[in-house]
Amino acid sequence: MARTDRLMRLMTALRRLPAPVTAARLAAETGVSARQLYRDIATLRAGGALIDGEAGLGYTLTEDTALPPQSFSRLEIEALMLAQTALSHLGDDTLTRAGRDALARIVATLPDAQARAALHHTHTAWHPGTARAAPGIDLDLLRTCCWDEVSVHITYRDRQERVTEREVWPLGVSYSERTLMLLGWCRMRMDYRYFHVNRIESLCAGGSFRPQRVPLLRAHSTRRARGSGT
Amino acid sequence: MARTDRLMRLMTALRRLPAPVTAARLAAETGVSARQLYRDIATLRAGGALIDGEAGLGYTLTEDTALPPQSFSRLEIEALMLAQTALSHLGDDTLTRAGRDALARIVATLPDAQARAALHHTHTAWHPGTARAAPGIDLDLLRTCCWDEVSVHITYRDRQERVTEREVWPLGVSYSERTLMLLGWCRMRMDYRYFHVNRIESLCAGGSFRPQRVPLLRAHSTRRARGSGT
DNA sequence: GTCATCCTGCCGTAAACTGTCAGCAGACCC
DNA sequence: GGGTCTGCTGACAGTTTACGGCAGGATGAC
Repeated sequence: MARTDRLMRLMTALRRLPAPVTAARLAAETGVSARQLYRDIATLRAGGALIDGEAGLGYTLTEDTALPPQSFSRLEIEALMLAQTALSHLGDDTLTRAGRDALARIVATLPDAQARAALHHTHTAWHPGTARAAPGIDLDLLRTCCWDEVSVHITYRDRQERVTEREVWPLGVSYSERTLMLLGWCRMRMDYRYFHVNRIESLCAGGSFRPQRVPLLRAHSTRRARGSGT
Repeated sequence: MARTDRLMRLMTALRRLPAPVTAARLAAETGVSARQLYRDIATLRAGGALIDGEAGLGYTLTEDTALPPQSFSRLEIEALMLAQTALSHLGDDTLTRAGRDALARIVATLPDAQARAALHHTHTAWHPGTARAAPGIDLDLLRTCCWDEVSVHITYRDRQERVTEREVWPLGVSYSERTLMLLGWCRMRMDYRYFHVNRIESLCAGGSFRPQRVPLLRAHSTRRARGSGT
């Protein structure tokens, strides 16, 4: 596994050398051609490293997401968050507090961007219930859109069986009693809406949006006392 | 980079599955042939992983206890375990698997004794429900006894209001619908019993016991296919 | 505009990876 | 001891992947 080792050395070089570093320099450092270095950079980025590359300047490693001995994927964080929410409905205060502390410690070790996202997008509410019909759409895609702050275009059939097409800024998925609910800002109604996931007939990702544009989200989710966002 | 990802999943599987794990099982888990699995194991060993392979048994991963920068208390682990169990009842397989993997990674960083206990005593079953009356006994003490494999002496009032004193080897607490249940091996009845925690009038810790002495526990918890079990 | 740099696509070669087949050795049960 | 399950290794062939070289486009600083 010379490749893995080289990627490690590349990360080390990015940390060690003063930013920005040119690709040629990094290629010489890791003993590889420039073309391959671009591929290696792409590999690291795919693995979650936040490497900023600017034309005319070079590469800058902005976050250290490489290997905290415990690194969790976004999906894993989300799973733990939701699990904790479920736990909090148990009534065992001691366990609830313990779980909350443990989770806080996990979130604390995340790189900033990830941590912020985890805090922003934990609208995965929980309501006790049992079995539930499997949704017809790609739930992973929906979750990804929540994470990436990307709007979704949905075909929705409401309770009166009227079918509409909507653009929604998704904020989170709510696991309620017998159905999954999507909480989002509906651009058609210009208001917050809950959508029954089972009533979403089709789903596709749209462009990105800024959650700051959704007025109540920040106050609701992070409870910051600041006046201006971020 | 399918290979690196597969090696990661192999590590996760080694942490998650109860030791020892056969190569065939790991091969199925990582979606690879048995021969290749042996090669992957060799790769992990070359990378420093301490994987013990015994003929006729399977593989056992002994974690490097040198670096737990994330240390969790027993209570926190238990909370996360229970939370994960609750999560698994949601029906979202992707999230469930993610939570399971994250939890396996957390457990992996624990010192050996703690990790073993965590794996053995995760009988904290979950059944959906809502509010519940607070128990009259020290729930923390009960949980501690489960962790430490210490027997408990209880004064129990059964459904016919008969009061008995029992020695119980506690295996776990089950959070069921409206009451807490203690699953344990009752030395008086020489059998597994569920005890309503609300019906336990007093509780004190006794001596230690070996869970191996409880015949069905291992078969139940590890689900071995060997002849004598189940 | 010029330059430096990031970034991507294509192609041919070499290396690495993987599955199949075969065999040996140790642990456990009867 | 025999039978069975399992870890472990070697050899071979097919496939995939990594890699370097080249060309070209895009972006920002000067």
